[in-house]
Amino acid sequence: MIKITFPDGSVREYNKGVTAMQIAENISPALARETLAANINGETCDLLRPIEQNSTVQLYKWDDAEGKNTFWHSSAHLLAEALKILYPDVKFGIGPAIEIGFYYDVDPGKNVTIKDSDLIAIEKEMQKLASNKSPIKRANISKKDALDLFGKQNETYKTELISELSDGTITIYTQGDFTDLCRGPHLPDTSYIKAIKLTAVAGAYWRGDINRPQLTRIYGITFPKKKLLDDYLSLLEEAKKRDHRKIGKEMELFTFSQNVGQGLPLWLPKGTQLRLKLEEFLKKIQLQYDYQQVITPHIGNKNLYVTSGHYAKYGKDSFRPITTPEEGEEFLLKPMNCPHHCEIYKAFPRSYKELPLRLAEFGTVYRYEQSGELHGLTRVRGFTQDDAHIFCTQEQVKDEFIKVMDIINIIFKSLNFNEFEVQISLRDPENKEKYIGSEENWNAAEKAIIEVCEEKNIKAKTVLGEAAFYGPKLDFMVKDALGRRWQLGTIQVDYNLPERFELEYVGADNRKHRPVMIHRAPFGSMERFVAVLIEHTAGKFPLWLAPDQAVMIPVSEKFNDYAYKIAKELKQQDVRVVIDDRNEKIGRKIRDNELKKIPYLLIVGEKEIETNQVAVREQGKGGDKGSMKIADFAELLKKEVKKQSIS
RNA sequence: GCCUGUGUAGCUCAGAGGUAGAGCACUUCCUUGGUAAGGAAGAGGUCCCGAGUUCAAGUCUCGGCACCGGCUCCA
Repeated sequence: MIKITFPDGSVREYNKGVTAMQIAENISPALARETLAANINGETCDLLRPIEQNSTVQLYKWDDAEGKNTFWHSSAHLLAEALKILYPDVKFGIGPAIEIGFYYDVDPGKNVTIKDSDLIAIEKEMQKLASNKSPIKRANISKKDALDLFGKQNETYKTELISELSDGTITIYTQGDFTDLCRGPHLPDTSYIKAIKLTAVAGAYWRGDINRPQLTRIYGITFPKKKLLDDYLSLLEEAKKRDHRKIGKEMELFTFSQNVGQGLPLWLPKGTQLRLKLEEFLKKIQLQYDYQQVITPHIGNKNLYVTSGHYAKYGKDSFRPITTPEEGEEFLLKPMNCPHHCEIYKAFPRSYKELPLRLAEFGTVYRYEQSGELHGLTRVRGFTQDDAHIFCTQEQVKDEFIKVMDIINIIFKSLNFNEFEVQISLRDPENKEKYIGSEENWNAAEKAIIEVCEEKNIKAKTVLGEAAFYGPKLDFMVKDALGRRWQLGTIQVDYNLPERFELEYVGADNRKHRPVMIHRAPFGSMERFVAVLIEHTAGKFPLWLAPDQAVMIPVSEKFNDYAYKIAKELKQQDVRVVIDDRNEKIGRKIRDNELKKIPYLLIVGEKEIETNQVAVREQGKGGDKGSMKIADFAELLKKEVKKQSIS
């Protein structure tokens, strides 16, 4: 007999060799039906793995991440099994579970392509195979046998993977006639998979390497119940309605034009209104934190970027230099603001008494992003960073860093961005040649960031290889409607550009010292921030940001004049109001999504004219605030705005 | 840049080698006082661009551009 300890601390005895499946059955048949995988002594395992000694066991169901992960991993195998039947020459890459669903990378064979339209047939085959209830069996196998097995099937991608594994650690899983190299764990059999949806095909480079063959990646998602799939699909539909590209068009916030160029957004009046409000908001905060605004030109001499190192790093893949009538003279559209700000620093001899020197600019920059990377407002070729560079002494770094984090906190809080992730982006230790600057500088910078995060008790994920080429970063990531992560705020500690630009200050010791530079952008870029803001609010902006704060509806034509008179008064009181005077179509325009996103609805009719008032409703909240004087309404808005925008 | 897919009215989309379609929106008229009301009439198109095949191309072929979903990239 062996002792099995459960997460709640209870202990039960079982025969040696018992499986997690049997344990679940022993507890309750209902539990056994729902259990998908198990944690045995800290390792996630198949339910059918025999347990030979005293162990701690936790059972995973659909609601556990590990349960879903196992479920989707087995689904990827099911997809592979189906592909093998439908495309006999198929070769397999890898097929993992992902955050939502799974994919499999495959090489469908010479002159064969798998298209969107083929997915339904593959789904059907998967359905059929799932209902076969094939057991999914695990086996240990020697490296030699594994190479033989997959070599015989000409699975060149698999043999490449195997050759990198060490002997004795290799396991394979078999279901029906299909065997795959895999660490597991997996479901006991295929019948658990009840609802299947293949969502997309895409190209993906083998092992993420652009120089290697491009495989076909098939994405899918599966569920243990049909209803869960339906729920998921309707959730997706809802998410699509929040797409900032769709709302941006509906609300007339921004647009693109082929004539202007790919990835170059045109801000429409209402979008500009919104953006300017955000900029004012940040400027106000920055004023409190002793920032100084500066303005620099949109181009800079090529030499500026040779000095900064940007030219060597990105010159080839940028917008081409601008030439002038002067022989050999070249300018670049500015891809970042730091070099310009370095030159401002250098304009005068600096004393330690001036530090920290905080230079801020809403700086518009241009980067030639690959065409396939462009995405609405989140990834564009011309955008405005809410940039600032802080020049300070080594001793001030931590303090300044914390102050920047405070600013980001204020912003995220004011806008209800509660679900963000913090990421420490460091060098890739394998590829140090990708970065400029000395080992000591990098170590100092990385240490500073890590220490601040520890001190401020911030749960940050450390990611290697995500640093900027001149320094490590602390990035604030937020998800969009479809769960894609976007970097918004960023703070970067930089010891390198000050060196390249030979920045100096005179210390209290009357000697020259090198300042440290902190790059920071709390919004990241106005474009991306507005995009994510749109998706978070679904276009229902807080009152202080809303391009239109109130829509006024005269109930019939004879009240139009009154409405316009009142609107004029309201505008004088800084209330952004639009009039919908198509009286006879009253209920019609109100239905428009665009109008529904305006926070307040004002109605004027006979009663209001008599009393010189407006009837006020709060949209979406069903709140009828009754009639009030115009001045009172303006006052109410002002109070609300103040409440919402803190600072 | 690479791999699917898409491009038709302001919007959402159907259609298809021989006269260009629907719903919503828009204009006019009738009906209608308060968070998606009904009726009648009307206006609105370079079917993304270019070339080719054809008696005939919006439809087929090729090339380009843009957009979508991914990959790679992201100072």
